[in-house]
Amino acid sequence: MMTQNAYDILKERGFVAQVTDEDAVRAKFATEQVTFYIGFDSTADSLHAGSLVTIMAMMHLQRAGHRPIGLVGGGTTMVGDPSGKTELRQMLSRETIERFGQKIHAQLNHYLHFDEGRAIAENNANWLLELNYVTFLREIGRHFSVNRMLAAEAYKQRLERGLSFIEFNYQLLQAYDYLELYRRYNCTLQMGGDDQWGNILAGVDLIRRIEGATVHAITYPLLTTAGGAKMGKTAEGAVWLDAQKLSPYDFYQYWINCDDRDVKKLLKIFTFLPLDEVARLGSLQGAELRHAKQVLAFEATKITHGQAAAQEAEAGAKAAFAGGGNLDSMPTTTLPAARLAAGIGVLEIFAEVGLTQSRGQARRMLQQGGVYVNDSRVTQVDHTLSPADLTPDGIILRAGKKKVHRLIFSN
RNA sequence: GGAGGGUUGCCCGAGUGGCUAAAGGGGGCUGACUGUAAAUCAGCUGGCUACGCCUACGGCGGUUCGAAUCCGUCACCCUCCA
Repeated sequence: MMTQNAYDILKERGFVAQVTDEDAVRAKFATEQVTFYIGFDSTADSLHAGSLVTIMAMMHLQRAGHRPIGLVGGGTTMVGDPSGKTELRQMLSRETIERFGQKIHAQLNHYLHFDEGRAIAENNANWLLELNYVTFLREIGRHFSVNRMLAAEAYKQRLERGLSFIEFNYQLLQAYDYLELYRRYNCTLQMGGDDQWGNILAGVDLIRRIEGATVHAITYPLLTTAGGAKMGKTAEGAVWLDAQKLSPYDFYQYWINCDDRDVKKLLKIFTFLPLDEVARLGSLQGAELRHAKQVLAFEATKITHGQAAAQEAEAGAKAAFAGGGNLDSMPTTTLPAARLAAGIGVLEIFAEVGLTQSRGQARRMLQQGGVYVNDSRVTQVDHTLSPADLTPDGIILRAGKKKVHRLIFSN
């Protein structure tokens, strides 16, 4: 079987926004094992769906035999990247950054094989935190043109609203990272989101000036939904990859609720399905597309949370929306039977299990007709659940059309 | 260091002594229509032991019967000057 060039895999699947030199990159992948790096900010204790694009790209390249470096930004996060941002990010303490970094490395371990030197975990705190300022300025800083930096699109907003010197230095640090990884591991490719293009190129230039070597860069497009919102964000917050922060059930729901117009793009990027299969699924029309979304949600959940969790999330979704399926997979709360005997206020229980954020919200929703118990609409604010509501499957609560929760009762 | 401007609800943004839980927009939620989609239309969008109470307009303190609105002070941000 012919092995496809790794670059073409990325390109076909929609991972490439910009690249330094397409032919050179393709040739490199064809002739050698390429060591490449992607940096992750340590700004939270989990990665989210946005970082998943990057991770998928890394997985593709590792499968093709190349060597990824998962670089955690323990040093750069101390500074904060202003690229494409409107405001200074909140400063995090060194301890917090350190803790986040460990979590992120642990998460990457989920997706990449670090055994037998097939991947490298690094943290730029290892070299950035001990830098000597004046030495750094003389050796690295002199290669940077402030004129050119100021002209960069990434800073445009910040030049209008204010940009502090600390953030202005970010690009130098990221460029230095690339140099350092080039020296330590012969890393010759950096990938990142398209907003990182300027920072990445700064590194490419730096290596050319100092080492006289040509290294490369690929950026992936910043995904937005067809509706124009950033991918990986919901009103409730980020779509976390950590099951503790976002359950596999909700993770699955995120994907299945995507816009019709995005299905094909998402299948290419967030699953490993062969492209002809993607094409087939993506060409489905109307309600048929739901099948494609099920595949998308299942595959994406499988990659992040594993086969078992994906099956469970799918079964739960079927139970909640299609009838049948497995009720045990629905979000469930167990309560003592005595409480049911005493009567449970419907507003109270909705808020308690998290279907609504407060009783006030539950009340509003009920008044608007969005509160259901066992699939029948509740219209009385003072309605209480009693043993009469108990079915063999417990009691099914539903808030609006999409959120369900099951109550079961013990002795 | 000097002068001026600013900090309002999830976000943007009105409001400059009581009628303000705070206009308008965005976002979100619910309902109708549907396919757990989009678009459209309608309603809702601080909390609670709910015809009342509590919390809220950067922090703290003050003036006043009464303040998001006035005064003082602290913090942060922006603009111009150095």
